[in-house]
Amino acid sequence: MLEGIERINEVECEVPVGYVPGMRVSARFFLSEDLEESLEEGAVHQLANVATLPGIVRHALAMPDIHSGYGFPIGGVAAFREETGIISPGGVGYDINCGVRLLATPLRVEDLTQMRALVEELFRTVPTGVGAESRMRLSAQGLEEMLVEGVPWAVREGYGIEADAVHCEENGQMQDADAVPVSKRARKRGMPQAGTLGSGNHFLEVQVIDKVFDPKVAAVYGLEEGQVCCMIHCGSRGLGHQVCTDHLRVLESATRKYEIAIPDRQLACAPIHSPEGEAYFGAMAAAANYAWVNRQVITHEVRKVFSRLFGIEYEEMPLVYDVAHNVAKREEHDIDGRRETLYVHRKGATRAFGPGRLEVPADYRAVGQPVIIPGSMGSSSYVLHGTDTAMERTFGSTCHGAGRVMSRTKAKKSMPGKEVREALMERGIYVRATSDASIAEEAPAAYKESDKVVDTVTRARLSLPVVRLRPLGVIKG
DNA sequence: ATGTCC
Repeated sequence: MLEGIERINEVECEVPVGYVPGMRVSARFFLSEDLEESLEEGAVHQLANVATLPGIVRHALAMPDIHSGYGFPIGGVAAFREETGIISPGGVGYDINCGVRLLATPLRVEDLTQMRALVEELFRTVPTGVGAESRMRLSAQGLEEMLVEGVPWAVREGYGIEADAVHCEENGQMQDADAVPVSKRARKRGMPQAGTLGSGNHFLEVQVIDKVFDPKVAAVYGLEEGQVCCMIHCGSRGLGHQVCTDHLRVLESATRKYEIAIPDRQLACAPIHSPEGEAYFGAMAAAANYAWVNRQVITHEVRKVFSRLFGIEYEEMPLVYDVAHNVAKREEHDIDGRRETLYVHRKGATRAFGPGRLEVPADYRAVGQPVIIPGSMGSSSYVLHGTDTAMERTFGSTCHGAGRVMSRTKAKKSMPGKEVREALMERGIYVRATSDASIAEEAPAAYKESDKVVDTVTRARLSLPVVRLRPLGVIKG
């Protein structure tokens, strides 16, 4: 383990107060010993920096997929008291409400006899890649409504069914969303992009459930071995990026105005109920709604493709659940026996609320919320369920995915995309991307093994495995 | 992640 950091147990480490000057609390991260070699000192330093921020509760936390990000580490979780705390774009990330959803199908793996045709049809239907534009015609008024209302708006407009909204975190509708602080430029970028996949690690995958860890919970989620599912991983595209850029600039001066001492200018922040803090929070919530609608519109198109190719009904592809990876939320948590309102930043981390919480949809409430962990290209994804331990230890949070260990540039240099694509083909995985270069950037070797990340959160009981999904066909930007 | 530099 890095110097100055103490291993508490086989899955958890502590960064003591004093590791960097000004820490108000210690930092803790979850990491098994076999992942230690992938730990970046810079990411730990960033985590310790987060512990210096005003109003932070308990610890600055990180999940086993921790790596360096803008200001806060990716894989980080930090909760702040409403009265004394701050809100920070660095704690959310540029891709506001990057997230992932899982659609069930009534198909069995043996029904997929023409994988190539299915993937090509999905690739033709879902706009993919940097700058991809939607066929959807959205008015300025429509965008405004979407930003405020989220998934229920999309359902009203015919892009889904009512059950879809219920199976999204926050019902696909952040209550604090405010379109006013979403700039004209952000809206202009967002207007043509609703219902587009984007690029990088974003994907649309056809998968099969190849392992069931917990049959009882799997049945509650409507999942069983051999079942074909569809996973969608994307975010708020140019609109969320622009919201982050716009408000970072405002919050950089707000940090000085409110005399908040920060060890890194990338931790720009403002008091939660300052005008600047509320403007960012409202705009961030609106961008989160945009991302949920983005995944909803893609879902609509995917259902239509499956209907055409397999003759199944729209309602036969229920949304299992939709989770956010990059968002800050107002939540109630029990702190030292008292119910407190906290602003929980999750950046590359997933909410993992346990059994009984009212935020978990009624049909899943007894077993906790589904946690969807996408694998890197060609590797398995997982569904886990939230736990009481997560509520007690991590403000109801767990990991978000595999975590990059090689830069895009390095990945492109070390392996040709064509070879990566052919190697996946030999393993029975058909990949369709805008270019072979984008396949190289996302090669399995560029990522931490998601199995080990899931193993750490399982041993720490921050979430527990329900099913594993193996990719069959992949669409990438 | 991102009209991968307004």
